[in-house]
Amino acid sequence: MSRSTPSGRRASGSVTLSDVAKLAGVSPITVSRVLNRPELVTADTIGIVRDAIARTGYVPNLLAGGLASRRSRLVAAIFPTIANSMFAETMEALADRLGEAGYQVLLGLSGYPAAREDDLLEAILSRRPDGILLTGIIHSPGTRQRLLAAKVPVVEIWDFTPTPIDMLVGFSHEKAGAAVADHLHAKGYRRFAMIEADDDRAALRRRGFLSASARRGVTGVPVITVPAPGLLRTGREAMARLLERSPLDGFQRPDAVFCSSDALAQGVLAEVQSRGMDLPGDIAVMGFGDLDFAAHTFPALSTVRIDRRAIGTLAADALLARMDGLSGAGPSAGGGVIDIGFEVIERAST
Amino acid sequence: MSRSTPSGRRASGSVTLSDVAKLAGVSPITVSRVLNRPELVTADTIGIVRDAIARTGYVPNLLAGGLASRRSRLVAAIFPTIANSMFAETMEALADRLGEAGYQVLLGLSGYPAAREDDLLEAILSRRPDGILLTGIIHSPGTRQRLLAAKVPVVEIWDFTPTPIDMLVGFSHEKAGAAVADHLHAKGYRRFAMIEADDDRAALRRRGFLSASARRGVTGVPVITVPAPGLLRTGREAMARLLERSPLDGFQRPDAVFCSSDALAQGVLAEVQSRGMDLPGDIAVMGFGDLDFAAHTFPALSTVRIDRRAIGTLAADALLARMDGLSGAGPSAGGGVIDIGFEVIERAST
DNA sequence: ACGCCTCATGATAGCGCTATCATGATCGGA
DNA sequence: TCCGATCATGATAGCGCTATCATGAGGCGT
Repeated sequence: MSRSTPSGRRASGSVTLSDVAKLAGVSPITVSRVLNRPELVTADTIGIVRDAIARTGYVPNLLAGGLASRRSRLVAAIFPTIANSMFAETMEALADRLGEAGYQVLLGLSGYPAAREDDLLEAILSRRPDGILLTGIIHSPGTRQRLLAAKVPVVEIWDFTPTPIDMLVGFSHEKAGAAVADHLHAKGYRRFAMIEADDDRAALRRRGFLSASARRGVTGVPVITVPAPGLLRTGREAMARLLERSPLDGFQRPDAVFCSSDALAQGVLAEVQSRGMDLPGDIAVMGFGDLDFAAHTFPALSTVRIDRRAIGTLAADALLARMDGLSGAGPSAGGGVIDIGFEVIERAST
Repeated sequence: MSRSTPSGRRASGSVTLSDVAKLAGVSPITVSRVLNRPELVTADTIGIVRDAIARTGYVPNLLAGGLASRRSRLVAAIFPTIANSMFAETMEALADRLGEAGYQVLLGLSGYPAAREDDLLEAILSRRPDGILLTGIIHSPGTRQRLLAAKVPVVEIWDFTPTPIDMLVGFSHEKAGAAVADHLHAKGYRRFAMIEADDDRAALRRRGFLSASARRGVTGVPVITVPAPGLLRTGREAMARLLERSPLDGFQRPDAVFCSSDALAQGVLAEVQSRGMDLPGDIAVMGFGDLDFAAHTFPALSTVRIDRRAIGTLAADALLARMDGLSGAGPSAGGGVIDIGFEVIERAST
């Protein structure tokens, strides 16, 4: 029964839309409509076609569909890493929301130094995604250019800039850092220190933290920078260094440490406890992110809450609005900027 | 200069391979070869074509390429979640290795009850991935069937079965559970308890743990099950329940608790410390996974080390061997099974 | 009963790329 | 010097689907 291969290319062997059409006794385009725009087809025909689809085990080919329709139903998401739950949850929320809407997510990991940013973007653009999500702000002007040229809806997340490429869902890291300084000051602490991971957003938080500290009269704040992403281990090591260093410098020991992530703060907790020091009596600790564990460490960790899932969900919504609104020039086109804010959470560690 | 649209479909406006060919003064197929099989083209021609590509800003269209070549250069990876670093690292290792080889990763999140497994798979198959990675064992026979029918290389990971769909990279969770029981017994503990997340693999570890315990004469082991994925919070709550329950039951308080993940164990640590109990003097704790923090908690956490990145890398290699070996019937076809094993790590908490 | 509109379905023509086979140029050995 | 082998490049024909326009059947007001 095998049909002879007509010419060059060998037959794929897999069921195609035409096979379904033949079995159902309709034209291929009708099958296509049943799958994509069923409202254009009568209920009877839909039944017949669905039946044929089930019988043949047909699985649509989105490569072909995407090529013909110029819509890939793919959204690319670029994160520096997902190995810390900071971004993982945003990614999950994004994937959930987009999944409901029939889109899938292509994951791009840029790594922290963002070295491969440009190559990665090229690889991604070659899939013709209908939308792109970027974590943080793109720096290479070439990359920015490419993105603009591709005319794809873009959301930048987790950061804030008045001049996004297109759309943005984020919050001000500088303000968050400043709010932490204000909080610590209000609680009566006067000798701050900071442990931060070496990434751009942490640097912004540092900047906000330091200038607000200075405004409150707290200066000479020691800062220890560790490689990104910040981990419990590196936080603990940094804290050990801090505690050992201070007396030698003639500094007094800090009475409050702001960590650029909850993971780092957890390390600080461990180091302080291992030395038998009292927390927050001897030293207060503040994290950032309000990861799920923050409320339940011992002692519970004061931190800054970011609604990480909301970032993903809102970013998905922003993209969907543009993608479903037909081509690029949809109604809500032209860069919405959403500030989701943050919230300082006071717990036992301060 | 705008060419008039020849017939129905409007021109895309974006640069195509033909445009590049025209500018370079060669045929389209030559441009294609420069990009995909440069060894077939002379250096001169490559130079000319590369130049034209740069000048036009051409970005290949992989939808079209994939359709024509029947290779999407896409690998789909299905995980229950990536919001705990257990899988996130495996995913990163996978993406890294595949990225080097020119493949990209489509992320599918099945959620823990694996409810949407079937829908998700359908959506994924419609992209015609060149390979599929599945976390855990597929249960629905329909899904298994579909997968077989698609004739795509498949790797299952993080689990172990003598009858994988195709290839497998994992380890025996039962043996790991048993090894923990042996370790605790060897250290002199005699009253075990277990806190486990409600997922299949944790259940296997429990089974191994309980039967090895019984072999050692430790019976009546209380088990508390919490929703997956296990978190610090749920671990802490479970431990609180355990400590409060034991006396009422007439049980003695356990002297060692095995947690099905490090995150749960961290919660146990917090709960034990918050009660001022001594660890491991009053109670020993054992985790699972050896996440980056395990070695640096206070006290450091005994656990079972799984080389999570190796799982990703080896899975990628397994897929690559099949995918690059042309079609399905490559040399290494027919299901390799790799057991990456595990290692019991003894630290201060036991 | 007629023309006009709406609606369901179909025919046609690509989307942008690559597999396959064909062609002409170059080369070396006898 | 001639012939077949080798190499670089090209012409052709789709991959499987959908946008677009066309068509015919039915509905309805007058």
